[in-house]
Amino acid sequence: MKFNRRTHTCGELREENIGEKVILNGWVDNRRDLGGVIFVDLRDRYGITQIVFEPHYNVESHKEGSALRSEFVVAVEGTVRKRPDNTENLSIPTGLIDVMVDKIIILNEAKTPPFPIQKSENVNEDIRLEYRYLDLRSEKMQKNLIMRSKMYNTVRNYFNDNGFLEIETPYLMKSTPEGARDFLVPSRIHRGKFYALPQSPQTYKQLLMVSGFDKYFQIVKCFRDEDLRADRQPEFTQIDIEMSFVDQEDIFQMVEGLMVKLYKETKNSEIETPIRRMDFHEAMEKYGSDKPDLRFNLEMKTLNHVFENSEFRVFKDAIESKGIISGLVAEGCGDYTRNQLDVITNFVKQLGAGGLIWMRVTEDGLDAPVAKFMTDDEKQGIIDNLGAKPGDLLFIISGPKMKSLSIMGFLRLEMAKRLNLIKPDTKPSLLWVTNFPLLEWDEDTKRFYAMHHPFTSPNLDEVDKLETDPGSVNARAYDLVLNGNEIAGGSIRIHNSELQSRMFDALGVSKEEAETKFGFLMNAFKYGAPPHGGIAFGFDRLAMLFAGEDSIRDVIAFPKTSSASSLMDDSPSFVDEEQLKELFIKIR
RNA sequence: GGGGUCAUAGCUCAGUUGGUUAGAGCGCCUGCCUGUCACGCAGGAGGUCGCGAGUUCGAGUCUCGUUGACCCCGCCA
Repeated sequence: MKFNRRTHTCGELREENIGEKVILNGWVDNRRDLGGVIFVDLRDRYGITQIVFEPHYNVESHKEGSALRSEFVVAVEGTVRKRPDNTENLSIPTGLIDVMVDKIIILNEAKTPPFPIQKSENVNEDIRLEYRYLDLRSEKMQKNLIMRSKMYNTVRNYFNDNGFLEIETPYLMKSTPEGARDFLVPSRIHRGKFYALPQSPQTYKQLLMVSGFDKYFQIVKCFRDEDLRADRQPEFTQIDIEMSFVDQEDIFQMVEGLMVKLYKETKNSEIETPIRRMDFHEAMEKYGSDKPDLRFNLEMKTLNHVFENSEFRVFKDAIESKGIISGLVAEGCGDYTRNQLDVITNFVKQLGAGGLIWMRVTEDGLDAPVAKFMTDDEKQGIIDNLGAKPGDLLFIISGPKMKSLSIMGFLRLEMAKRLNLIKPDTKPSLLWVTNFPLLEWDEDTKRFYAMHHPFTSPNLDEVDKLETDPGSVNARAYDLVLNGNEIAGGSIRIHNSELQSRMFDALGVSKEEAETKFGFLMNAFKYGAPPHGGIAFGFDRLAMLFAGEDSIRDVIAFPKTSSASSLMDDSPSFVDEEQLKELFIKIR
């Protein structure tokens, strides 16, 4: 087949090209056959150009034009002509011209697509995923992936300009016990042994610091075998960053510079720096989340001091067990019906709350089922502390501190939705959350786990409590939050093998286990490890937010479904017995 | 592991209290049509109502199970 290489793309031709002979290659987006004249929208990723088949202009091509169907791939030779008066299409950039077809070659025919390409976003996602290669032809997906590509470019340029090195790290590595479930890869050469795919290149980038590559970054795939969400895939992309001889401030400054550049180059908008910061503990108390959405206020208030001497059982228990009593005002919601309140109560109960106390604020005080258990002072205390006024609705949740705050945080988001507090034109809200707890107690296994990861440095003035009161130690760890989404997280690391040992002790990891699992890192730290720290971005989430999408699947070319399968190539799949045999694996 | 929403034509959906032959728009096919850009007009084809049981004289509709998609909780250092 003769191949006529294009002289222009389908988004390129303008009035100044009028009179030129051109060749276009592309897909038939739409065909409008008026009998005497045929219009075809020819599409490629650059745009759409209208090509015209007219018998007076060329009988032969007009005949061939009527055979065209949606998604045929063609090469068109023709002449650019100004569109006749009043037939311009101002909604597309090429809308002032036509290409009059001299010759058309069908490079490939196409079956009728299972769904219309142009409107694929209205099609059920399972069909889009089954025919992903068609879905990706849609304007939306092309736009998203083009934007994503631009973002890679911005990131690489930024770090390059700042003297960083991009260094690849292994995808086949050692399985580590902490953190997410590993994807395992069986070894053929080493019978019974397994590699793991990296949850992140964490240990490698720290070793690169030991090696003296003081500014490292990588755009890298990571793998976690955990359940999926709209913003979580089993394989995802990080912008991984690590720096030596730095403190938290240096990391913040470097990352803020990146965010400024990303906003400028992908959204053509400015953001304010320095980015606001908030202590983890404040974030939990005021917003019930370690990734608060600050596009709206709706602040929670701790009411423990109001009920110091309360006889109300629920509050008394909360205070005695060092729990929390947290309140929230839903402005103007005093007219919520009993039924609406039941729905909300059910909402918090499903999140694990023991119950929800609600109160209507009236001119006379508080109207609520539990009002009889409270003194007048307490009632006034609630109103004063929450700043409530008649017509408002109040919620109170009490119980174990972190759990109750977190549930109230979900209720805060729910009420924001109900009250429509996030307007489409709301400015993006960036926030550093700092000073995370170093450790997290797990009731099931009765031990501490690292909240970030086991290489995170404790605050230096709190190191002494590592043995006496480990739960109270905070970390030099930080997250970057955008509109209530965690988009990056990092920490200053431990660079001293002695402190690392104490950390493993606090985690209840034995000397032997630490040696087996992380010996290589601990050893490396004995040979002159510089102080270092870093951060990693969830690149897919960032792209999702920049694209204004609700799911990272819309910024990933070939994503998995929420049950971690690929509908297009039907993975995962069974493999031949021979393959298993070679790997010494037997399915139980 | 748990909770929720959904599944009817190629696509998006409607389908009453369980009742005759399951509909619409778009798409597709055929014909007509020289300025359309959601072209228009006329005609036509197209259905295992996700799958499997059950209740019933009768099930797209009710019950149970199951599969799949999506959202959330747990989980995600």
